[in-house]
Amino acid sequence: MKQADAPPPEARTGIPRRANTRQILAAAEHVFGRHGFHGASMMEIAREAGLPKANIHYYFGTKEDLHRAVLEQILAEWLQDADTWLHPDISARTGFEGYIRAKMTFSRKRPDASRLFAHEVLQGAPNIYPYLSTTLRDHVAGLARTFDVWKARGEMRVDVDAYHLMFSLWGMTQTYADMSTQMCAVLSRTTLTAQDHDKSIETILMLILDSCTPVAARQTETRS
Amino acid sequence: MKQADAPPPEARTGIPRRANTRQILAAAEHVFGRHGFHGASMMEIAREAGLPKANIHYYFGTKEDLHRAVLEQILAEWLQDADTWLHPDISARTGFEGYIRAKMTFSRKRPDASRLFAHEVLQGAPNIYPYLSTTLRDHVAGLARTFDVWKARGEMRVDVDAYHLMFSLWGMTQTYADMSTQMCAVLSRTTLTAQDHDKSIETILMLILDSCTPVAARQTETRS
DNA sequence: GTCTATACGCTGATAGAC
DNA sequence: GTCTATCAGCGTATAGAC
Repeated sequence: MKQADAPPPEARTGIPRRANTRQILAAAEHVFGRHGFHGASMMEIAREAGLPKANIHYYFGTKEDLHRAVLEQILAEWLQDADTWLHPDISARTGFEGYIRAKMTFSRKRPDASRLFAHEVLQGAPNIYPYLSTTLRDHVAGLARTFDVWKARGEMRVDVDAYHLMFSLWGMTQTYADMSTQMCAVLSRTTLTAQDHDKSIETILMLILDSCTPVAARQTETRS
Repeated sequence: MKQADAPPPEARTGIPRRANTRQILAAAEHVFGRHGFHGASMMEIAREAGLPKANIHYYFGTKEDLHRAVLEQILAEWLQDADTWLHPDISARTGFEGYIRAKMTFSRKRPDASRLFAHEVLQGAPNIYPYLSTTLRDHVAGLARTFDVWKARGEMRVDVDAYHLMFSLWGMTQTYADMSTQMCAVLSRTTLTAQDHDKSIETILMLILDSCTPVAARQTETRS
């Protein structure tokens, strides 16, 4: 249902539309991510998309409409990582590790998406609060049930609050996209290296697995 | 050197200045924190400070100057928490616990300050990058030395990277100010309760202490 | 020192030619 | 469908009266 790219003749109505909207969405994610909603200008988005400014308004009505469109696209792929890994069918250790690696990969590959979301929530989520209080809310409730299964199986500590654990996981992983400028300054780098990313994943895995996983399930790495 | 408040007659030059500048800085922290630099308007700051718009420009030249002033004030108190608690004179467990509680208290009491900082770093820290790459950089290097002492004393796991541990600590604690809107939506609250904050501190303490602290130092709470 | 009135630039949005 | 030219409103900053 979603064939993309390849700019054919405009024989059939609305075919080049797809290519243009994708370019606009990509440019918008980049510009909104870097400057936030108010700091971004439609002209800069148009320039980056290689289109005249008026076309943006033709495809997506207002600036707010475009912003919402980008956000919804991001949030859709956002939840998939959790559904894949935080699932009762796999073990707690494997699940946590897979989820953390997926979130860290997302932070590295698409930092602008993470920053765009951060900007939105920082301002009180004016555009996506309804989504957060319904879809995301139910989603996290589902994750809590997964944790209950893991706890019942003895794969996870029983006295861990599901919601606050998720908040900490989000905070730790997304900070590597949102606050990367600060990290570069502290580490005296112009950009985070592959080694930095490996170390960051290693650290977060240690924090989560060594505290949320019962002692019985981990013996190999207590080298201190 | 820093006597404040009390609006006396303008017999001596520049006395009411103090009261006004403090009001302006407080209003600016609030407005910048809620809307970010570009989203904030000088008119709103003036209204909240109870002063005409032109006075703001009289005291602090441009909008950027005011923004920088607020940021520097925040960053000054920012580092004190770490200096107090992450210090070789006290034990690792007490130090981590004190630091986490201090950061979480700051996130609860002055969320606008945390959000203002987040907005700035999200945009690439255009105003405070020099500060981050000098003062903050050296500061974190000092914390790493504290951790080395704790490791040598056997109070902390030796295979924990100091920098990434700090990044995770910042991410977990500041997310409770920056992303509080998202948490309220997920938890179905209009505002985070005292119980929520207690649980958040408890969760973070567990994550840090149970993974960074050697097994010998903790026996009482392994109830799973 | 304080405040009102205003100038100027920037940006979102649209009308209308092609 | 596509793009150029233009409008209208907002927001920073300042000039100048008090």
